[in-house]
Parts: sequence; C-alpha cells; structure tokens
Amino acid sequence: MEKRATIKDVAEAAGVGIATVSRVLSGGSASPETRERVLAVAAQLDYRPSATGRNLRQRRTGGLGLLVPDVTDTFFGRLADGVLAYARSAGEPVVLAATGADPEQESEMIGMLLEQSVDRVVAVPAGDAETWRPAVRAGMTVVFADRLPLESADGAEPDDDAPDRDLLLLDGLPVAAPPRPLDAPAVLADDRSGIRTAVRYLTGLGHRRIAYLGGPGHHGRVEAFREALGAPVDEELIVFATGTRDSAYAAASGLFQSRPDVTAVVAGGNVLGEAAVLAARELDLRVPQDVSLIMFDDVPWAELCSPPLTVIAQPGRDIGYRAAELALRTGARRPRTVVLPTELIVRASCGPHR
Amino acid sequence: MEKRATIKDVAEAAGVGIATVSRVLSGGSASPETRERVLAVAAQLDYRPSATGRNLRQRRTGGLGLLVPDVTDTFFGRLADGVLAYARSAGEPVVLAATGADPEQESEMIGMLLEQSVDRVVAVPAGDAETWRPAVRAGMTVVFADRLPLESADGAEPDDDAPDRDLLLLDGLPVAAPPRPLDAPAVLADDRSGIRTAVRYLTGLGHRRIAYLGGPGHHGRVEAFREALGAPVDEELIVFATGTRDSAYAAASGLFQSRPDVTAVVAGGNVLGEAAVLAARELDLRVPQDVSLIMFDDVPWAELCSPPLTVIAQPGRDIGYRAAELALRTGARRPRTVVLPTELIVRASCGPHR
DNA sequence: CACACGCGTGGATACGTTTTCAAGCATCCC
DNA sequence: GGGATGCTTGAAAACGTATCCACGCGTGTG
Repeated sequence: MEKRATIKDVAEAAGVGIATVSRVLSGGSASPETRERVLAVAAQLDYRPSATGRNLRQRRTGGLGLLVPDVTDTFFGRLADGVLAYARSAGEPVVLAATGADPEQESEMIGMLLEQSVDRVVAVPAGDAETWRPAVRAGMTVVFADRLPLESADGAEPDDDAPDRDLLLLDGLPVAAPPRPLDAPAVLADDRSGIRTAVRYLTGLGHRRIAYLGGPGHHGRVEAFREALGAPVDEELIVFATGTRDSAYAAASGLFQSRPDVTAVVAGGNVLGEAAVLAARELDLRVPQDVSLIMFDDVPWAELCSPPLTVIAQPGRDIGYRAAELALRTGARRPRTVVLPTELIVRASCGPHR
Repeated sequence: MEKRATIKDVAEAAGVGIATVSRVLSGGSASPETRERVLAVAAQLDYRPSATGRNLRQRRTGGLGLLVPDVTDTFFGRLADGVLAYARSAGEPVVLAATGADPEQESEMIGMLLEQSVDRVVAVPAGDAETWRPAVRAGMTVVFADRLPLESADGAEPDDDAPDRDLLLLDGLPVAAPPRPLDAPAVLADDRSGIRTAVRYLTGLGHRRIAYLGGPGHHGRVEAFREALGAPVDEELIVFATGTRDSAYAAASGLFQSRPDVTAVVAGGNVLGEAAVLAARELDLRVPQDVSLIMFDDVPWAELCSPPLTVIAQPGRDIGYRAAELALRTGARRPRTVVLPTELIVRASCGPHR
C-alpha cells in the first residue's frame, strides 16, 4: 500500500515546477521537450491527479448524481444504463442513490449530494416541486427523467389545507407568490400518446370498462387515460399503488375483486403489469379471455409471460442517456423538455370484448 | 444560486474560531454554550461541511465504489439495492460504474475510482486477478461480490506463452513470485451447493443428458456441475455465453439445435434462463415435456413465465448488503469469505424424463 | 501562595490541485 | 540597435476542512 504520487513528486522528479506539470496534464502550452519529460515521469510514477484536490480548487466536482426510486425496477435499470453510458463517454463518475419513492428520503439524498458537491443530477423525482427547490436554489443543475415532480400546493404556505387552495383557484389570481415551476429541463416518454394509443387499441377491440392501474408519479398518464376514455370516467376504475411490489399486487388484486366487470386494464408500469398478471392468475382470471391486459413499458419477460404481454414500449435507456447529456453538456442553451416516442407492441394479452 | 456557507462563515457569525466549529460538528469537546451557539448558527446558515474539503484534509474519501457488469441485469439490481441500503445506513455515497463484463473497461473504471480517491469498492469482477492487483496495491479495500476474479495465469510475466508456463509448473518451484491470490474478502452465493441441488433434482427426475448454460465468471458453478454429474461429462453439453442477451440467446439456441437429445438444462443465471425459454419456444420445444429447465437466480418474472420456472434462489440483496458492510466496516478483522445459502424453489419447468 | 494540571479555545498548517502573475528569454519589427 | 512582443516557466495564492500546538484561565494540591 504505497502512497499515491502527487503532482509535487512528478514536478521534482522531472525537475520542473508543479505549475508546469499541471499545465502539461491539462493540455496547456509547454515546450515539446518539457512536455515529453513530464509525461514520461508521470507515466513512470503512475501519477493520477487527485480529483479531490482538483474539485476543491475548482469549486465544483465532476460527477453526476443519479436519483431513482428503486434500482430493482428494470426500467430504472435501463435508465441507469443510459446514464452510465453517457457519463462514461464524458469521463464523469456517477453517484447513485435510491429514494424508495419517499420524498423524505429523497431530501436526505439531495442533501448528501450537495455535501459531496455533486452539482449535476439526473433524477426520477419522488417529492414535489418544493422538495427540489432547495437543490436548484443551491445551484444544482437538475434534469428530471421519466416524470416531473408534482407541482407543490403552495410554496409560501405549506400548511394550507384544501379550502384555501380552492379559494385560491377560484380567485384566479393567487394571493401568495405563484408556485412558479422549477427551472429544470426534463426528458420524458410520450406518456399521453402512449396511453392514448393503448386506450384506443382496447376500445377498438370493443372494451368499455377499462381500468387504470397506476404507480406514484406519472400524473400525465392518468390524465391521458381520462382524456382518451372520453367523458364519463368511473373513478373506481382508477387505482393507485405506492411503488412497492406488494402494494402493486394489493391494488391489482383489490381491483379485480371489487370490480369483476372490468374487461381490460392498462398497467402504468412494469411492476404494475407484473402485479396484474399475478393477481389475475391468482383469481383464476384468464388473460385475455376474461380480462385484457396492456402494460406501459416493455421488458424482456413480457415476451416470456403467458400469454406474452402487449405493451407500450418506452426507450428507457435513451431517456437516461439524453438526460445525462442534458445535465453534463454545459454551455449550449438546453431545451426545456424532450419527449421521446413510445410504441405499441401487440402480443397476445389483449383480446376482443367477450 | 447563492454560494454555500463555509466553516469560516459559521465561525465568524458565531464569533468563534473555525477550529471550534470543526470540533463541535465532529463531536469534539466544547463548552455547552459554545456548542449550542455554533449549532444554532450552523443550522441558520444551512451550513453543510464540504465533503471535498474534508476528504482532501483527511486524505481519504468517504464513499463506496460499486462495479457491476451490467445494471440492466436484475440480479445486479438487487445486489445494488443491498449495497445502497447499507451505504445509506452508514451515510456514505456510492459511485456506480458498469464494466460491461469487459476487463479493459473494468480497468478503466478502477482507474476512475482511484482518481476519485474512492478507496473502498464492492465489485462483481470481470477481469482476472491481475486486473485487480493494481487496485489493492494502491490501498483500495475491495470486496468481491457474487464471484471471484479468475486466477491470472502468471503475475510476473504476462507475456509468457504456454510452454514457459508448463515449464514453471513442472519445476514445482515457480521462478517468479507466485501468483498469490488477491488479499480481498468476498461474499458469494453457495454456488456449489445450489448447482448440486439442481443437478440432483434433475437426475432424480430421471434426466441423464443434462446441459449447462453458463455466463462469464462463476467458474465454481461449472465445476460443481461437472462434479455433481459424476464422471463422464459430455463437454458439448457445457456451453458459454459472454454476458449479453444476444450472446445468451445464441448459445441457448445453438445448444438446442446441435444437441436435440438433451432432456434438461440448467441455466447459470437469469439472463441465460430467459434466453433458454425464448430459444426453446422459438424451436417449438415444450417445457417441461420436451426439455426441463432450471435456472440459477430467482426473479419476479420466473413465476409469470409459462410454465413458471423452477429456480435456485440466491439472496442477491443480502450479498450486496453484506459486501458493503465488509467494505465499509473497518477495524474489526474481516472474514475472508462469506457464503450465503441458496434454495431450490420448485415450480413447473421440470418434469420427469420422457 | 506557588505550582501543576486540565479544559476550552483559536491561530497556523497541510492536504493536492489549478490559476494568476510576474519574470526570464528569444524573436521580431521599426 | 532598441523596444515591444510572444512564449515558457515557476512561485504563490486559494479552495474548505481537520488537527497540532500553544495559550489563557480556573481549580485543586503541596
């Protein structure tokens, strides 16, 4: 366990000043012979500049933060893969943290990143806009991926209860400072279009009582579902889980039991979809004879499932890649939001209304 | 974007020296009133000590490196989840990198971690022992998870070709320094026992022509397979993939086509298992009537598969958790290797030999 | 009463780097 | 030929922290 060589060691061994070493290594100007000598010595000593020293001096850290609700969800795995790919090409390390879909834990992790001086982050947010305001006010460059943080009820008076908010809405002109949206770009899948396609596909097959099984976040997907379904939406057919597998299963099972009349369900994510086929099987509902099933997010096992699942595919890896690019590529004015297309992949889990 | 408060700001605002602030915040001694005042000021300024400054001063970084071949593989997702869980409880950030099962990329990532002064790493190694020697010699505390690095052919003379190595071996006393095994602990699943159980289960069902479908690493699993199968092993029935999904599918498909006489296959990992059921389905082989299938590693979709897959479950999350614990918990003498149990979960993908 | 001792405190230093600044030197143009 | 200009170079400062050391003060002991 020998101690690492420092820039000072290199300078001494090469008979130059440390400033020269620094210049040579960061591509500054130097005479050819000096440069060559320094490079040779550095290589021979196996010198690696200390990122800590550099970061301290430059008052910023290289490095990209990555915040996801759950590393176990394969969608976030693909997203992380994309982030890692871009970060690697940019030579930046990425520090990963899981939030467990819990705003409080998310705040804690943001604090940790702040402490590490990680000033660029791609995040799949769990908390609302208020959770994130401290981060962007601290100068963090944050890029949201997959979903946006909920608009917080009110920035100035978090204690407000419903009546007050109604008043504010009725008023039209908010009394307190408006909860101006976070100044952060985002890269998302085209939820609306994806859900619309799914619903149209199902209605085209004759389905009328279609349920939506949603997780946390993705408000847009629910909205799109309501929208695509047309006017009278049976609110009982829209159920939510918290993000854990257990909760997803409970939601799916509860839905099937309380409303045996549903003929089709669209699952808002792969763990929801998994829960739905599990629950259906447990209740002896045949797919697609008894109930049709369509899932947002394509995963490898969708094809292996019985029956193979019809899905709305979304480019998880690309989402991560583009988000990392937005977070890391500084300089050019960044687009506010990029939306990536989804695709309906028809397999065998949807059938005509019986 | 206000600049962060430094320890100096806190000291001035509290009317004390920076040394006192540092002491108070790191639990040193101070008079109660001073302590209280400093804490109040720190809280009011929202002061966060800079990890960079601290790390530079202390010549080490908090932080845990995590190196996995592929974040997309759900097994590594669970492993990462465990690592994150322990790291969070220890208050340490984790920097993640994917190696793509490529030793060269792995070396690159090790270098990156070294540069970041990340001196503790849990790794699912891709390269051989030689790839890792620089890391441990640089003072890194590395804990291997899930698998061990291959013993490198020879440490001192990497250019050796076969004849020389034979000579060395015949000699009995190696000329160069012996390739002493890496001085690093590891936490592994009980591969041998798991595979043995799987093979016995299959032979108990009457199977004789059993194939093994392996990925990179996990030399122990193959060995155990040979061992459990008894003396004459048909080498054609042991095939390997490189770690990508495509390669796994090609291997599985090739196996089924070249040896239609196999009646059972054990897949050495979840992506191999996935590939096997895909390939079987593509070739119209019914599971388990035409071929029985057993997979190492339990995953959520195994139950959803048609038929539900019989698996050897391994505690991926625990592996990560324990590995992180070993890497982070300093002081106490660490065990050399911890082996976690596996469990046979019988579902429906194995039938009696037809 | 003098002395030692313990405790709380702050100044100074070092960690490894980048960057500024001025100096040394050769070259070029008028 | 002289001054200006360009290039290379090294000393020094700064980034934010932890820690060593010395100092002042109050208390207990000889």
